[in-house]
Amino acid sequence: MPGKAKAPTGAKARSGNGLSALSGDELGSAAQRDRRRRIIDATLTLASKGGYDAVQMRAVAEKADVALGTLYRYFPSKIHLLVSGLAREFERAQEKLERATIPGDTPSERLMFVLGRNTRLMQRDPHLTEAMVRAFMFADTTAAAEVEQVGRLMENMFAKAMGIEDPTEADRDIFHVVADVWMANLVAWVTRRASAADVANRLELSVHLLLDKSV
Amino acid sequence: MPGKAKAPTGAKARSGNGLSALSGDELGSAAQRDRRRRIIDATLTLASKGGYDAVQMRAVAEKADVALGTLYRYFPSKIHLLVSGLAREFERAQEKLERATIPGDTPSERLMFVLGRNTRLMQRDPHLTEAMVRAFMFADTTAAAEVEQVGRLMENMFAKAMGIEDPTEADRDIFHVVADVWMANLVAWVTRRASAADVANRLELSVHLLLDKSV
DNA sequence: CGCGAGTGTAGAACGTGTTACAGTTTCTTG
DNA sequence: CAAGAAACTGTAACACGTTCTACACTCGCG
Repeated sequence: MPGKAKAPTGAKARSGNGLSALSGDELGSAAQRDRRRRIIDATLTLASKGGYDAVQMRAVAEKADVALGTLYRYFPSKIHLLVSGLAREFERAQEKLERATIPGDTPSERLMFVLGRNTRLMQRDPHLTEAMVRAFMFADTTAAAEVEQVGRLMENMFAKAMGIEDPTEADRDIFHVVADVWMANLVAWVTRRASAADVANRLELSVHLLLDKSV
Repeated sequence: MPGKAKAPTGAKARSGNGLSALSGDELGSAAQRDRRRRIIDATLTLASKGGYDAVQMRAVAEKADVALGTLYRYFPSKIHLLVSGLAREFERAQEKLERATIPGDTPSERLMFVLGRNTRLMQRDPHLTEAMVRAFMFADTTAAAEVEQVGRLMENMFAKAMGIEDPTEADRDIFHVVADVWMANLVAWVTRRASAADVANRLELSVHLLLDKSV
């Protein structure tokens, strides 16, 4: 496993917005942010069309209108690329959620609502989901940071859904389990080992058991 | 995604052992069974030494002393190969378990024992675990059968651990969730996003919540 | 015994992720 | 604005999974 490839570090200190590194987005010049956006756009477009295999680095570079070497400077591997794409999708989904009120009488009902909604959203674009979810699961240590970012996004999403301000360690542990179950079910769905109904049932069961203990 | 590659179908009707296709093992002549064994041995040896990346098809073929084409006739892809390797490891672990009495006063305690034991077992060979677990998660539809076989092995293991003769649908659903959580935690451990202690804690928590409901 | 189908072998060839590099453009800084 | 650094570009090269081809071996059966 050879070489490196750092993210562009052109501008030293940007006109500081206080936020540290929310998603690796607010780094670099406008042109760089735009390149990054184009790259992820191209990635998601290709993924949506043909799944994991269709996301070919040369194709991404061409569609994003950057050189192959530049692509690798921004994203050191195909995995980084796709996991970052997943992160962006989750960010967007989260933004949408912020603007809506989540129905449900209990926290677990609201969590189920959010899970169901996002699951259906992803199932509407099977190829894209296949590409992102498989990359997420296949990620190696070099992409651990990106994977963890996605993990945090899921945590936040769950916390918001359940109306929890700042989760305790115990809360986070449960979120973690829910996230694991969710992702595992998406993997099973993506590989056609589970139907959409299976996924819904298993999520329902898991959330119920994990949150509505003494029933 | 081109070509095929069927498993060898040399001998027409084997001297029938009633069992249908327990693990794809009892097919073919003695020489063929031996080739298959050698191939998986080579795979696990290489995986143990250098993980997923070290399992290179040419290397496997050479170490197993078969031609590359033959390797592909037996296992149509690297993923099939590694997932089959995982299946064999689980079969062996299961056999060992059969011969020991599982300690624990409650079903959930016994399940935890089995989970913990196997987790530690796998953690003793990080490279091997990395190779098998990542392949398992990355598997595409073409390897769904192999993945499901591993799923069944886990189900059986859990059922045996808990002393359940033939699991109900509800039992299986729970096993499925436990398996998902287990694998997800192994993935996290393999990519160094979770420590061994993290894994143990999360398994404990999950099993507790999933099985010891009204506490 | 000799044929034919199925299996195995060796090795070339191809595709795609990744790296390397030489030259050009763009930024930063004094 | 000039010099140097950093970022980009285009392109070749390399590695490894996978496929293909041509030939050899084996074994059951007529």
